[in-house]
Amino acid sequence: MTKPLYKAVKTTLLERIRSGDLAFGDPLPNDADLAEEFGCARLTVHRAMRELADEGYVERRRRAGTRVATRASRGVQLSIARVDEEIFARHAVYRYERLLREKAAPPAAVATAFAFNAGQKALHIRCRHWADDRVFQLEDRWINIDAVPEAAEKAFLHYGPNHWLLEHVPFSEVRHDISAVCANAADAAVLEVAAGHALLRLRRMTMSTSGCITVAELKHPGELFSLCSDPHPA
Amino acid sequence: MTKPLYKAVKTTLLERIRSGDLAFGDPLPNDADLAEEFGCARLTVHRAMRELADEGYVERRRRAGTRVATRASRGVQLSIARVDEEIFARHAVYRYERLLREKAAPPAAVATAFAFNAGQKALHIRCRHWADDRVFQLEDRWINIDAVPEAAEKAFLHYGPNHWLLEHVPFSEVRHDISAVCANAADAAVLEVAAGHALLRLRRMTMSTSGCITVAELKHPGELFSLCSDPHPA
DNA sequence: GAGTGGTCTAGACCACCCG
DNA sequence: GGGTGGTCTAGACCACTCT
Repeated sequence: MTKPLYKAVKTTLLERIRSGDLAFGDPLPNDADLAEEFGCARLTVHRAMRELADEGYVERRRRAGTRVATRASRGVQLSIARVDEEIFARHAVYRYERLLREKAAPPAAVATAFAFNAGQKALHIRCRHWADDRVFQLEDRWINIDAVPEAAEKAFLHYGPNHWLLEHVPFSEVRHDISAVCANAADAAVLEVAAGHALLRLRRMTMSTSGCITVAELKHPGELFSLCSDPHPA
Repeated sequence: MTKPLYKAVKTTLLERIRSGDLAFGDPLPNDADLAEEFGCARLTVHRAMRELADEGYVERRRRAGTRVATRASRGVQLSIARVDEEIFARHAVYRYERLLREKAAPPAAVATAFAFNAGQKALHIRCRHWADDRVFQLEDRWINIDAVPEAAEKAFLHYGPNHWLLEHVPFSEVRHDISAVCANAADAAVLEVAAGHALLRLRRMTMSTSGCITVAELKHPGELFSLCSDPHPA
């Protein structure tokens, strides 16, 4: 249970940075000198430094050395759980309800993402995810059945397309877009909120090596859902 | 410009996973065998594998070996730029306007975060960030002047507290909370939108080794701002 | 040109944990 | 017990870039 040496080095350096002992832009000693100071191999220092650089604490450049980063705001890591797990974690009862299943020509934005020809059809699913007696999420999804032909046979009557896709589509790239929108009349009715109500909208585009697999628009009543950042790893 | 060997190994393995050649839960050969297959040192394979594990593609356990991860949805990496840079990137003119500066007892939630005694005062700043002639962001910030006494002398009349804090407070932990809210009458007036308008709200809490430094609530008109995920590193 | 970080090797030992 | 991943070393060479 002893701490790995590279982590100890990393922690020591991080403390020097966090304490203000080293200010923004200050140079750190080079890897070789630090290795001597800590009495370890250069690679051990290197690994600590690489992780600090990955996490945005320092900037490294050949020849120029390592400096404390000028604190450009680093990214935020959000964890987005599966909707049923999210609801379960709130000790609420999860229920899935399919509203629509059709094969249709997708709207222009989706057709472009799928690189579709005019009139080419995709699988369109609309469904609701309930937490107890509130609509927690409205899902509007298009699936590229040219890329995932097996999906065309699925009814998605008792479970959402997300479950199935996660288990059957190989690993892929996912892009998100998060924004706040006012509920239009149709969304308000389905989400059982007042028209104009603030919704948190996630748009998710899932890519595979063979192109865009699926596009989903997920809407939550604003007061029911928020995204929290993960604590940064030590 | 030749690709590092460990990256080539990583890419090769990732292709085997993405292509579906290896399905979820399937085992990969052990590091030593892969090293032989690729004709490289075990550490080189190890580094490729470690990065794949960090990115959520595989799960590694001692003795049990390495398996393709069962695709629990990985986290999302968002980059949140400084508001002036965000506006500049849109080719709009940035303008800062301070609305309020006072020393006052913060609301209960903030006082708790600051570990304040009853009646203890903090610096309170409200300001607007304009993009051309639209209010892009309303910032409502509390600064713990016990933790950052230098801040107490600043007027923040011509630039926002965020700039100054980024450059003067040592590296720290940041927590975010993102949600959608309806504009109340006061916010609507200041943001120059209709009451009830959907706002994207970011709450940011910045921690230091000495505790919570500052708490900020940032509100954007929903249609002006959205958060996009960074593409995952190759 | 020279000093820095980046990568790679061959070998070693350890910690963990499945069978 | 034994096989796996995790770490560490000493040494080497390379790529980049500042001066």
